[in-house]
Amino acid sequence: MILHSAKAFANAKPVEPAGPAVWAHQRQPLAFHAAGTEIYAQGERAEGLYLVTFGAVRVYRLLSDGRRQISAFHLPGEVFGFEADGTHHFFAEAIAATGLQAIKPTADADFASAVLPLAVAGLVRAQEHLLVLGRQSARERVAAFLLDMAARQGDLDEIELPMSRTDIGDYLGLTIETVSRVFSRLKETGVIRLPGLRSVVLARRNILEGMCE
Amino acid sequence: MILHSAKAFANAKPVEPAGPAVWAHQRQPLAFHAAGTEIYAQGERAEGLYLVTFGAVRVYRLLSDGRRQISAFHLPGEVFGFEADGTHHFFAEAIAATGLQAIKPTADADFASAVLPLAVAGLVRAQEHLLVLGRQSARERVAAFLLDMAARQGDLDEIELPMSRTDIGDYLGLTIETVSRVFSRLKETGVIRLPGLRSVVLARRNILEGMCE
DNA sequence: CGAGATTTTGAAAAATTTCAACATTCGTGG
DNA sequence: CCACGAATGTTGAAATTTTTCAAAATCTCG
Repeated sequence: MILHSAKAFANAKPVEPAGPAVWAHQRQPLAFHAAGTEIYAQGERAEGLYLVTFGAVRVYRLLSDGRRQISAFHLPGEVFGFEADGTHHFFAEAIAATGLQAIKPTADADFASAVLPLAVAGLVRAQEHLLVLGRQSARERVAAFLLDMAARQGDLDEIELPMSRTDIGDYLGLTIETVSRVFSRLKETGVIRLPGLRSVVLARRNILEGMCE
Repeated sequence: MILHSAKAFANAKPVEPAGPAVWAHQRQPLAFHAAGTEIYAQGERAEGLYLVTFGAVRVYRLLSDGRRQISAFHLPGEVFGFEADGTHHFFAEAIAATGLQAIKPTADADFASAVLPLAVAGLVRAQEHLLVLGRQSARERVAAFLLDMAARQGDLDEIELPMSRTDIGDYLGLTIETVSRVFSRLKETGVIRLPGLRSVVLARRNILEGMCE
């Protein structure tokens, strides 16, 4: 597994972020994180931002009894690590073998101009996810999740889920069993197909879309 | 009612934002919004940011069948209105008679430096609220809400809720009935007192705190 | 192939919502 | 200033959704 991951790392082509090219001079060397390893922990001093070049990241928070809420997944091309007070308020872990480029903040006002749109996009995304968690049923949550993942993977009808059912549950505010049942029901009704555990075909995308208006 | 509101407006002392004084030259005249009136709507062109000087604001999203999720309340001193793509993704309304100062964005990099911390703080707040909606029980949600409102009102033990039970429900992802029942139970058990419908005394704050670790 | 981990499925339990009725509060106008 | 009516809030009981607990099935990887 380590071998496999290292190979993926060697072959990776760094992804360019969507934003302006102002990043270039702030890039650090590519860092590799094996699946399941911590990128930062809540309470740690924040060092800056991270650009995902390959793999996937989960950002989450814990309650003292172990309940976990994943606030976001980050896929290649996305930037995460925004934190207030210079302190991390969340945990971040690699879900799969993951490549990250650290982006050091500078006092530079250009830096703020470059990252503000990213921070705002993250804010809008988080607030939209509040609607899912606060007001949608289990089925609607899963539908919204699948469509979101598809949109972030080029809007193809076949998508790969880098995360486990447990991760999906902790992102959608559901138990793993409920997630599994919804997947099964969607499969039974022909809305999706499941060629593999982590592979989903959106066979009838319009029905999924109708589920989360 | 209009008269009363206008009076409040005339007497209001604009609140200074927590951030740097870079705002000063970007301030617009104070705008008044009567209770229940729209500040902006989803889909509208975003004009800039708003500083609340008095009153309170709710920012929310709707599903097509009318379900509503309030993603944030904004109290005096707070700034809201961050939007991606130059378009509003949410609705904003005055909850009570409210004073707002518009803050026009400038291409100015100083502007980005000034608002980035505010956007990041909003992002952290939204992601923390995801934990509440995704993983906490009704009682825990209400406890977290009361403590948050207290923290934002100077951490006194008596707080004023500018919003209705319906708004609280739509913020916490609960029905109004569930919110009401939790309030009643907290009152019965002596954790809070309710001198008025919109006034809450946190009689045993440590118990509330214990509810949302 | 086989052991451990992950996922699926079922049935009972728990939490929240829904529906309905009643109580209280607020603002207006007499 | 009080009374009335509408809006808001509270309470109860049944219905629904999701969770919990338990067990079986499937997948992964060495």
